[in-house]
Amino acid sequence: MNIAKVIVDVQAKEINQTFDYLIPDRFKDILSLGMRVIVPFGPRKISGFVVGKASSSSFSNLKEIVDVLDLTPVLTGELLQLGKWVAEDTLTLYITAYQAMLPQVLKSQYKKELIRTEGAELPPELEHLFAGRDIIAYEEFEHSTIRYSQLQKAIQVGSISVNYIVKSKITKKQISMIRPAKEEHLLEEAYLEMPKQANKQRELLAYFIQHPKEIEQSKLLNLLGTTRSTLKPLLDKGLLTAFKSEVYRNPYNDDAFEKTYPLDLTDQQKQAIAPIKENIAQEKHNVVLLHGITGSGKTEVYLQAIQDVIEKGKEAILLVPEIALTPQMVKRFKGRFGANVAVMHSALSNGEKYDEWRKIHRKEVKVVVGARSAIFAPFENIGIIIIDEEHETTYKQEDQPRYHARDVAIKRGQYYNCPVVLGSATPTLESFARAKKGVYELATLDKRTNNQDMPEVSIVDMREELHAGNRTMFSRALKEKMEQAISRGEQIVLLLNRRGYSTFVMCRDCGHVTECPHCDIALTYHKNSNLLKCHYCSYEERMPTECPSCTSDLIRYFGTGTQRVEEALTQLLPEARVIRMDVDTTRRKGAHEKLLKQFADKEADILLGTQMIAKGLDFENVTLVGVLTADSMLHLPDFRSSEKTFQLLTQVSGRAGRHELTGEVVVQTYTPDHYSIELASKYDFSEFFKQEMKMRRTFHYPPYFFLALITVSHTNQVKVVQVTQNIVQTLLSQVNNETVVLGPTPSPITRMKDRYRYQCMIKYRNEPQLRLYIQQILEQFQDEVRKEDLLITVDMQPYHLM
DNA sequence: AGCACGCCGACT
DNA sequence: GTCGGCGTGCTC
Repeated sequence: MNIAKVIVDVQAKEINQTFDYLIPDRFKDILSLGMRVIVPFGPRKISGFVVGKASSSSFSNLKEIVDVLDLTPVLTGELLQLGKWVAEDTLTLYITAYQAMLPQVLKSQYKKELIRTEGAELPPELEHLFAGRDIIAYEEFEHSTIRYSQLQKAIQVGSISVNYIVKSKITKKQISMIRPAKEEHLLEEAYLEMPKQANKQRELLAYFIQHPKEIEQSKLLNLLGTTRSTLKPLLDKGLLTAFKSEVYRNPYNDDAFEKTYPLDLTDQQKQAIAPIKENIAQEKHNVVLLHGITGSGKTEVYLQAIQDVIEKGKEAILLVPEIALTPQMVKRFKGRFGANVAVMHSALSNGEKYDEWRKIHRKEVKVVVGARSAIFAPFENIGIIIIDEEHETTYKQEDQPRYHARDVAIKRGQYYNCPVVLGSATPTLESFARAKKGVYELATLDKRTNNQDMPEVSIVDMREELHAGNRTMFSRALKEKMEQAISRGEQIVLLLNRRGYSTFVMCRDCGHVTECPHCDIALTYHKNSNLLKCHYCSYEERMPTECPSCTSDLIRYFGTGTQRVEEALTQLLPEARVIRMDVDTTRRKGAHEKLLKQFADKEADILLGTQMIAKGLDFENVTLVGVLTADSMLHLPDFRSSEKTFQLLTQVSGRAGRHELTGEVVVQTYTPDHYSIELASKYDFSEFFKQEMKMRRTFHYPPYFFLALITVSHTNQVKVVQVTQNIVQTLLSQVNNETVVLGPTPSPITRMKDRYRYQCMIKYRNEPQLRLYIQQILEQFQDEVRKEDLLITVDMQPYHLM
């Protein structure tokens, strides 16, 4: 077994295969599958993953592995297998799938350097560039004005050579530590001999006489209220020593979490947890759909199931939509399982993510709570995988590899013979349909743990408001209820469902709308900078003072951004204190938590925000929830828009009246009769399921049909249409007659960054060879992809049809 | 993808 | 001659 099969770090279709390399003797004992290596590849050196070993190769004159980057494999055997499956299932490159399973910092970076041969004569320009050094970065040459042929010649005659290096950007955080350098009695001696005026130094010494242990420098200085200048002389005298110690960055201070203990389960919760516990006990894979209304205590079920798994010595993965949104969830998990929990989410720095990953890799934790990518946690003895808020679209990755965490979870669950729990108050139609068919097991929680009813929802028809002369964005009913709530000292959550609407600029005289010159989309007005920005490319321009088309000065911005709602709100209820939560106010790290804490501490009456406030928040004093524009999503070109509207309304309604106080919800809409709005107001999931399934069946959408979306883009519109047409034709000739192939259809945003985008949609039920057909199509256009900058992307089971 | 090599037209 | 642009083919 002296040959390694390596997936190399080259993102190209032609390279999407293993390459064989000799394992030199010095690595023979240490090299195992799943390690990263550096290998020569053509003239350069690149990194790769060892995915197999063999004792012979069909290639003669193999090259040797140059270096091994890991002491222990970063990918387990199971993860290697899983990555291969992910790549094939989502039609991505193997290397892309493997890299997606690891923290960013383990991705290699490449550099070139130029080395001058000792004693070699260089032409004056190059001599000047080297300026006496033996090695320079290649970029230095690139940034100079020296011609490439000059360098080429020098390389040819051998006076300069090129070195290709692979850099790993691992950064381990180091902190300064201080410890006593002498025995206690010597310290005491020094203490007595200390000059009179050296009070601070004496204090420091006294500390170490009492605590003869190492301590973090920053902690020490903080404790004694002094600075490095006091420490310095003691170090110089050799009484203390400083040294560096590697630490994990701990984004959550474990001590800060109040310990929580298992709560008594309600009868319903006991019933719901029973099948999960049984699967755990019998080490059986099964998918359990936990359909529990908001406030029904799903989290406690998760916690106790995980407790079971830990007691069996196994590990647990809990996925949450985006953990930064639910600090309350982290708090609960850290409170229950303490330092046994690793937390992974996008708000962590790369270094922090790496540290959390290493805790899992080194088996220092048993539980990981994280966003989508945490599904790849390198555990080797998984006992349960839980996906909370199963319906959330963030579980589908929107760039390559376009995997769905739910599918990966089930794959891993099968491997480890452990249950996968999907929890939601509003399951996806896909999951609920499977549960009804008996593919998944269904557990239901339809009572809230506090025995409160779900809050009353009233629907307000905004058309009638308009007819009654109310032109504001707040209906009379909502205004009145807000005033009442504030006068009672209760709090309000206002949801602005902004997707679909944004603040665009329109001329009132001629109707001209300012659009992005590179994309087919209206520019969005940003008030604080007075700029018009495109949300799809980086284009921006100043807000015009007159219409570019008819020079009228009646140019106004339309739509309802959170900023405008906030302004209108302060006009309507000047005494109300408002916290606004949107992308702008939460961009800074920790801003999210801070705003929520302010609200929890009752420093504001109203929390105004976009989608991000609909999920997982739990404030005892909130009794009124207002949805300003419930139907703004309904008109998007997306077959899931009704489902998403239903989910959002249900989720946000669940924010009210979670504790002692009863809550109520006001939903403002222009389409009060739409079934998703009407049924959400009655919390009638099963009727919604029935109606929506009917739609899906009629229009051949999931869960009745699977989808695949092929998007073609190029700067030349004719070319895009031609290629898409060609793809449609090719597929039509191959698929069976039940399969629907649509296209060429312009994408909802037909032009983006000056590229036209057309798509082909495939709706199929049973098409085992479909991935193969698409692979062949991709190969067929490979030349044009490379040479003419044609772009073809494939999304199996797409969530966004953009 | 990224690189080398080689061909060819253009220019000091 | 020499420079640089581009097309081609290879990577264990």
